[in-house]
Amino acid sequence: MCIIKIEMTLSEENYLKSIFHLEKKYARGVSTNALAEEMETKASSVTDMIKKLSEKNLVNYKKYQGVKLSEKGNSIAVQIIRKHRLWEYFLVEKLDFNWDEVHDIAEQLEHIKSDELIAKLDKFLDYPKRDPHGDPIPDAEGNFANLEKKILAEFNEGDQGICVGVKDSSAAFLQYLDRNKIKLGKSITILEKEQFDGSMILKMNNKELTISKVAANNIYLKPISLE
Amino acid sequence: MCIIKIEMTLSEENYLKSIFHLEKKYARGVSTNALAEEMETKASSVTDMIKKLSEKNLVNYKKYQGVKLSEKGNSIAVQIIRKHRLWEYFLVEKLDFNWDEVHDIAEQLEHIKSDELIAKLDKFLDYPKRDPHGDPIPDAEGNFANLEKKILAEFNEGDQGICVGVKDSSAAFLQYLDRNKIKLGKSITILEKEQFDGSMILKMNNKELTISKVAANNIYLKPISLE
DNA sequence: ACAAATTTTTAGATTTGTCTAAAAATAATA
DNA sequence: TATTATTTTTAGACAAATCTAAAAATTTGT
Repeated sequence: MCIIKIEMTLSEENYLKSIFHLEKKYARGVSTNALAEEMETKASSVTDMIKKLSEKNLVNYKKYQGVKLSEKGNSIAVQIIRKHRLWEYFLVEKLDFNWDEVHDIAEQLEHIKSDELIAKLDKFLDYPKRDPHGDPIPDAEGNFANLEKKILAEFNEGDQGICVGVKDSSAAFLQYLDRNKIKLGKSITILEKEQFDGSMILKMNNKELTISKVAANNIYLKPISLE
Repeated sequence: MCIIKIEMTLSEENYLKSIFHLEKKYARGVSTNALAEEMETKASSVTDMIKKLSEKNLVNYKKYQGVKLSEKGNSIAVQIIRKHRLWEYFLVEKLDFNWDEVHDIAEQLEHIKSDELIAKLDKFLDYPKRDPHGDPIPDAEGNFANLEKKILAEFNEGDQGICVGVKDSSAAFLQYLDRNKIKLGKSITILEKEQFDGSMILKMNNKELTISKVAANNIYLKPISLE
């Protein structure tokens, strides 16, 4: 357990967060170019920053081999993600923002430094487990609740589930979901699955709704066993 | 009315805010040294920054003559103060912080950039008029409500008033007030005023309480006319 | 009003995070 | 495997915000 507080600049925090997210895709090390693209900067800048993070022992780095977060770096990244998602929840549930509007503001709020603030915010919000896009909010110790979810496109005809999250959090997709009245918590039954293009006919709110494979690939459901 | 958004760095915003506060004390121009002390930096750094702000037309500056905020600079400073005080109110009223704990966190939150956020926060808090220290919160147009208040030390025996604010917002003083149960909204009657040292005997909560002149010089009351 | 003290500004250096351009290492391909 | 293409790193430069030390302007005191 790490009690020592490390001084982190805004830029360092953003790098750790990006590495955290990219590690899911590149488990054996995040490449300089991938990071540069994610951070919208140049590869040379990434190399510089990685060296700095490496000297602070926040990442493991060998030249030309990509980076991985160290244990310390991982736990800092998780705390930033915790802050981001708690603030998103606050913005939607308390301030009445739409779920497609909160990302940029949370991106700023996640860098506010105060453990007490986050502890009290968490309590005020009554310890939410998921952010407005269905992503899990890690607890103060950095543990993610293990929330069962499966991509809608992988369900079969007759299956049923509850909408618990989205994979794509872009404003365009979230607004598409709004227009089609798809919200977290909604119960969905798969009526038909078109083999030709992967589109699906769903039952939701006692109405039928057709969605494309692209959309179905970006919605998470928690399966309901029908017995 | 200024609609154009100006890109402001964190440092620039802090300078504008400090100049705003010092202008009350130095109405004919804030000196480089005074600003350096307030900002905890060196005079030479202040000169550099003032030049930058001057080029952006946020302050009026002539060499060796001190600075004043321009209209534009003033309105930006007021918006930062609005944000600071709204966040302080949020921290105390919603997150349950004490009034001596909120300054540093609000100092960070005041720099979050989003007009929509502040509008929604203001609404969520139900448009508060004063922050937890009794200081007025300017509205979205930058207008301060004209709230009547007088320093407690200037009251006379027999006068009565309601505690509406403090001049010194240091944690030490605020905790002293907490220990003596002095809170905003409390009704206070001046029983005796000691000529020798300026200390006062007050009636509050139907109890008597003696406070020093130093303390009385840092408490604001709204006078109640007794008819 | 003139010398001394103070304040303010300039000049040059430093740190952080970024950039471009070129060199070095690695990966891909014929 | 030799050559080409790609990726990554180095080297050197730049802007922002700060600093120290020294010069310039202003204010003060007699």
